[in-house]
Amino acid sequence: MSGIAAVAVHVGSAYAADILYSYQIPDGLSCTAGNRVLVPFGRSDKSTLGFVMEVRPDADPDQNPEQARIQLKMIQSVPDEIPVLNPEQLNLVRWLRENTFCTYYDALKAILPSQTIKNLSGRTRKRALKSTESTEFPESEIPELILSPEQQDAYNRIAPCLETDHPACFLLKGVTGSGKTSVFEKLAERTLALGKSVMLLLPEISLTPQIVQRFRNRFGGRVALMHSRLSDGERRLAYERARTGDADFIIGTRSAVFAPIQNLGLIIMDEEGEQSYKSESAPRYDTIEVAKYRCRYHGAVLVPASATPKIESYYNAQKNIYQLVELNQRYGNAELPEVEVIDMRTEREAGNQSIFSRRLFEALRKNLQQKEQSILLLNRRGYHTIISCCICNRPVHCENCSIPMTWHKTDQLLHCHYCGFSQPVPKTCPSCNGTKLRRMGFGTQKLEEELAARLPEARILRMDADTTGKKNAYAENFEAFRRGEYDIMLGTQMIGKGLDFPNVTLVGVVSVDKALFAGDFKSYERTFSLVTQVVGRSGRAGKAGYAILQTFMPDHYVLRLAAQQNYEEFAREELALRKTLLFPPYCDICVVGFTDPDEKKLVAGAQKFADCMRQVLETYPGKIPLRVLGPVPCMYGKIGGKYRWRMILKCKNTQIFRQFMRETLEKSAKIKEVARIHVYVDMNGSTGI
DNA sequence: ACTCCAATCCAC
DNA sequence: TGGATTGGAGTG
Repeated sequence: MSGIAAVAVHVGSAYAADILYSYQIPDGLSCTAGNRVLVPFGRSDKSTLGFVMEVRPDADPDQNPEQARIQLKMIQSVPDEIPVLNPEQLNLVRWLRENTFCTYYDALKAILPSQTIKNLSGRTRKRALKSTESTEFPESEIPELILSPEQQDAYNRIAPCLETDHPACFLLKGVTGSGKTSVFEKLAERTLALGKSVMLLLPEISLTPQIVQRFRNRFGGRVALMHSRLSDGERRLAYERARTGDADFIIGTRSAVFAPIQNLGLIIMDEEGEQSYKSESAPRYDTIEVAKYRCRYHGAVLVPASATPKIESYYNAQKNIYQLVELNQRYGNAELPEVEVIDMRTEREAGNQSIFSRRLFEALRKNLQQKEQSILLLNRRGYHTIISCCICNRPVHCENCSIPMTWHKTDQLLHCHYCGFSQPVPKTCPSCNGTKLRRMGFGTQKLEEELAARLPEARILRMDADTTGKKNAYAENFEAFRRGEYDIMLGTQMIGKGLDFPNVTLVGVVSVDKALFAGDFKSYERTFSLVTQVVGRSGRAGKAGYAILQTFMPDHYVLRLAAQQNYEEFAREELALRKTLLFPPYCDICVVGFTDPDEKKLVAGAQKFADCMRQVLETYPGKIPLRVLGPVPCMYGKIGGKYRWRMILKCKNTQIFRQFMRETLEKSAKIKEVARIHVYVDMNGSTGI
């Protein structure tokens, strides 16, 4: 016999069963850590695909008679000559499992292409991987990169670290329009010249075709794209190109951070504060944590970049955990736009009931006359935002989710923005049977209608989740706006990202007040970034920009500082607040979530889990600082027909805390009330809904 | 998750 | 009394 293999086998999401299973390696079979294996599993010995996580020598019967008595099952076969997981990937699997509280299989799913994970069917045909990607090289000469003095300084700070094998992290804080991308290009060029590979991560690929194109032009066939809209085949191809070194420059979204590239020298994360970098399903990883892990492994440089960095990142820079590199000048010395704050209470007092303040409307009209473009932000899609009862005041809710529904004019139906359910407007109030229902609030559809009525000659583009459903709709619409085919673009937060629009000289923030109270500790930060981002879209390429911020809370410091685009002051206020109330970066927040369609079962399970957690905690006397809230219903207590409860743990995300949490998960999974519901753990994710 | 097995339920 | 259904335990 030639050793024992510890194998990860797919056993669903049960924490109790997520262990490594020992199998005997038969003589003559070559099998090492990272190999896939077929093993007999369960009482029926069904042939099942597994992954060898480690190989141990045979148990010595003299040393360990106990273990020698157990008759291990035998590995049936090893389908691949070369292990599908390299040593770095094996470590990543273990790291993900420990740090995101997922199963071995959840971790493997994130790291490997889907074909490698699926059970082998009888006839696996090997097909040549073929690219459908355009491999066109630039027709014209690539111009040499010329950096501004400030950009060059930033480059000079970072570049020396590319030559060493020590990991380092530089937070690149650059105001909108400061030309961060040019610095990325130069750093990438240098890294490749040193024979190392590069990864550029973006929050959303379809919003940033310009950036992708720029890198494609410069680095041509060395680039591989990896993002969620690829087909399984395309993803597999990109994976293979990264693995073999055919592509040494990966551009992609969150999941691309796992690309199996060798000899990594540089990871750039653009717009590092974007929420899409945090996975909200298993494995619930934060991309920057995976990136840091990989940079430590490779001795590579990490460059998170943003105009409005995450508060946690800025704090790290203050503590010299990150090195701060700033770009404060806009390209061509353009000024940041002047922002005027309009108090909507004054408008209402003056008898103006419209969506638009007089000031914003006049500015829009003037801009239209001067043939310059405008952008309007309204953080709510649909027509009326809610329909509520005049008697009991309750809005009409989705029957699957506890979410007020939004009326859409296009199909005259109420829509739930969480599960997609739609229904006609009820004749009577579902709560109290009252017969008078009133329509309130406004969304992007109504904004578009009112704008069209009052400025009939304006060509209007509406951008929200309802108008950009198709695969390339984002890019096409943005491009059309950029070409000047529209005068005014209005939409939800997605308009804050995307392309540069050189002819935009007016940005109007119609309403973001509600976003300040979205219900979690990140609401202020998100609102600040959104307003700063969208306001920064105004005025580029030598044209002065102007922005108007409408609000019912003109004195609110978040809006005031966003209007001044004063990140430093905002960060100071926000850090002070978070210190007082104990929120990140002064602690970590670990959410334990519970879901089930049966509310009674759910509550019973959540309660048993909490009991179990308290018991386990007693076995760690004094070692785990912890504040526990709940279990309580989530803010939206029901989504998609499933009830939702949660516990919020303020903790320190240390090794001993993670050990405590996993022990709790494994112990509680053996309690039948807990086993019957779905339990998940999310470290430093969203706590809001 | 999935399978196996025992307990339970119900039509006849 | 058998055949179908359901709940719980175990997976090396």
